[in-house]
Formats: sequence, structure tokens, C-alpha cells
Amino acid sequence: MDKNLKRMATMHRMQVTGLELFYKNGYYNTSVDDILKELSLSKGAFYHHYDSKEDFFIEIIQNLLVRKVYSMLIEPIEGHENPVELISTCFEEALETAVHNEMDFGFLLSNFICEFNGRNPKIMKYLNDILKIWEVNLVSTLQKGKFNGYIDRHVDCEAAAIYLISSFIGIRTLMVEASPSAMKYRFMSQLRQYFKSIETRQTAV
Amino acid sequence: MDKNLKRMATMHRMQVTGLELFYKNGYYNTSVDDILKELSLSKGAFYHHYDSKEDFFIEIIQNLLVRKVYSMLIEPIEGHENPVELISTCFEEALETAVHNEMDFGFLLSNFICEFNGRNPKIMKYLNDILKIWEVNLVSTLQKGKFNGYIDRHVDCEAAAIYLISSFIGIRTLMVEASPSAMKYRFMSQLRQYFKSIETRQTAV
DNA sequence: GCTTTTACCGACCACTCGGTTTGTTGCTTT
DNA sequence: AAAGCAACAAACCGAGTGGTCGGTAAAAGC
Repeated sequence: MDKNLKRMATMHRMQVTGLELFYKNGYYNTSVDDILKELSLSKGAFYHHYDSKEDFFIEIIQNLLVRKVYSMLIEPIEGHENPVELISTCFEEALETAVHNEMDFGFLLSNFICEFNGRNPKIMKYLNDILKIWEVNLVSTLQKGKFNGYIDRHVDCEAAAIYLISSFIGIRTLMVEASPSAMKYRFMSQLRQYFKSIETRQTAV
Repeated sequence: MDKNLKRMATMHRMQVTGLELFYKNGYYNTSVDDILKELSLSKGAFYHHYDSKEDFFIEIIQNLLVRKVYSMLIEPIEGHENPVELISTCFEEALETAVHNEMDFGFLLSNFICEFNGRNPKIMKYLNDILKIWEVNLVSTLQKGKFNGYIDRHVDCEAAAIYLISSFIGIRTLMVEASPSAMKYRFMSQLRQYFKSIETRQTAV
């Protein structure tokens, strides 16, 4: 058991550093040696724990990437309050951490999707699954909001979810440029504008 | 002169094939040899015309990529008609060609931005310039629309432009998945919803 | 105390990459 | 016809790549 702990600790260290470098430099632009150098570990250690670089990356997806998306984008929108508020706040906070992160290279998930798209179907499968989970959660949050009278009954929740995901992926791609906080501010203002248009119209003005 | 024509023809062929492969496989994942093999040309030919792979890519950006963005996203929104209509139609058509392109790997520009982001500032500069041109054109189209009474005077045109670009980049990243035409349909429906919210409110209902 | 298992080392392999060097060909110019 | 040069061809270089493999030290199991 104690032995297993050490094993898991080493593997976890590798994955954390791996994700960091893959995010920073891209998967194909990061060599296994790069990761190992950072950790002062050897090739032997790496291939003792993982079958291949690809296998290693898949473990990173399942262990780290999925959790990040969950804690950042899925858990915050769970609940029975106003979904418009939940999603706005969630996006606002996700963008805020991006603004304050001086090492920001865009949205982890969409960066990898860009990189593997049409090049590695196996990995794309895993990435698309995460996207799907996010989408499903958004849809159900919106539908709940419809049921609870927050969202207009004519709204197509699946379309709205796609639209929200699109805009988020896009703004995160744009935000890596200069003045990310201005970007965020502008984006959020228009997101709220859009939300206003799908909210239940108040009878009293 | 005749000589110069041949030179330019060869260079153009290289650039067209280069862009094709860079788009398909990514810049770092496409070797110079890959491009040359496709054209049955040699390394000597390549380095006779270009200083480096990077220099080659910059020429592609300036010759081909800029023009594609212009003809696809900038020229179609020029004019004095309703900007909401212009932009809707422009996006619709851009997405439609993506739907019918069986070799679609997402939005050329944003794919490259993803790939070079934080890794190659020199190339990023060129890509951001294109993005900036697009943004400026969107802003001026929206402002013209405001002046002509199509768009509500309270709308922040720069914010709206960022929001539009974001959503476009995002949907093009998502569309590489299955069922792009459903994606497009859903996206366009919500884009129109958003547009409705920034249009001048009609006094008569 | 002895054996087995585990975690890890580091040299090495075949291969790929961007880029260089040296040749070759054919058209132009004088 | 000789010389010159642009446009390519082909062999090559050195750095880096993912992955292999024989070995080792230490802990676990008996």
C-alpha cells in the first residue's frame, strides 16, 4: 500500500508537469524528455509507468483535464437558482482567473481540440467527450431554468448551450492577446445582453 | 520577365500546397519535405526561394490567409444596408462552406492562433493583425448601422464585435465534430436572437 | 537471510526534422 | 559558342524524437 503511494505520487508529479508543458508548448512540441528534465527523472522511469506518450496524455485527460472542466465550468452551474445568474457568474469567474494568469495560453480544452483535430481521432474522442458533458450540463441547467420560469419557454436550450460554449471557446482564444481584462469586460457585457433576450419577459416594465 | 513568371508560379504552388498541409496537419506537424513531396520538388528548390520554413509561412499568411479572411469575412459586410443582415448572411455563408467541406479542420485563422500562441510571437503578430483588421471592420459596420438607425444607440459596438468574433471562432472550432450542419443551425438561431437584442426597438409591434 | 518485485537509471536505437552544400540542367546574354 | 545565372536535384549534417533495454538499489514477502 505504502509502495503504491509512492508510485502514484511519482505518476501524479509526471502528469501535473506534463499537463503544464503540453498546455504551454503543445503536445507535439513537448518531448517526453522535456517533462523528465523538469522532474529530474529518467526515460526509464517514464516508460516504467506509461506505455507511450499518447497513453500518458490520455491519463492526464482523465485525471486532470476532466476535473478542471468539472470544477471550473460544470459544478458552478449546478443548482436551482436562476441559470442566467449561475452561468454568468461561472463564465465571469472562469475568465477572471484567465485574466490574472500571466501564463495564459487559452482554454486548455479547446487548445487541445485544435491540436488533435483531424490528426489523432483517438485523443479527439476523449476531448469531445468532455465537451459533450459540458454541453449536456448546460442544456439541463437551461431547461431547469425554463421549468422554473427564469427562461422564456420559446428558447431552444440546446442551441443556447452551443452558442454559449462557442462564445466561451472563442473569447478564451482571443484573451491570450493584449488587454485580456478589457476583452473580458466587453464579452461579459454582450453575454448579459444575450441572456436578457432569452430570459422570461417581465410583464411589468 | 518570363523567368520571373515561372519563379512566381513555383512559389505560388508551394504556398498553396503549404497552406493546405499546414491547415490539415498543423505547422509544426508538417515538414518541409511533406510539402515538397506533394509537389515533386526538392529541398534545394525550397531553400532557393525561401530563407526558412518560418519565412515561408509568413509569406503564406500575407499572400493567402489575409485574402481568404478578406473575401470571406470582411468584404461581405461592407455596404450601407442593415449591418445585422450583412453580418448574419456573412456568417451563415462562411459556416455553410465549412459544412460542405469534408476536409474541415476549423477556422484557419484561429487554428493557427492556437498553435502559435505563446510559442512564436513573431508569427502571432501577423495573425493578430488579421484579427484586428476583422475587428475594426466589424466595429465600423456596426457603428454605421447605429448611425443609420439599424442598431440601438446604447449598444457598445466594440464589445459587440468582440462577442461576434468570439462566437464565430468558437463555433468553427466546434463544427469539426459530427453534425456540423446541426451546429450551424443552432448557432445561427441564437446569433439572430442576440442580434434582435441589439437592434433598434421597433415602436410598433 | 534469501528471493522477488518495484522504481528508476542512462546508454542506445532508428528515425525525422530544418537547413546546408555541392552538382546539374537549360535558358539568356554577349 | 562561351559564359553566366536562375532553378532546381540530391546527398548530407547535426540536433532532437519516441521508444527500448540491460542493469541497479532498495524495499517486500516469505
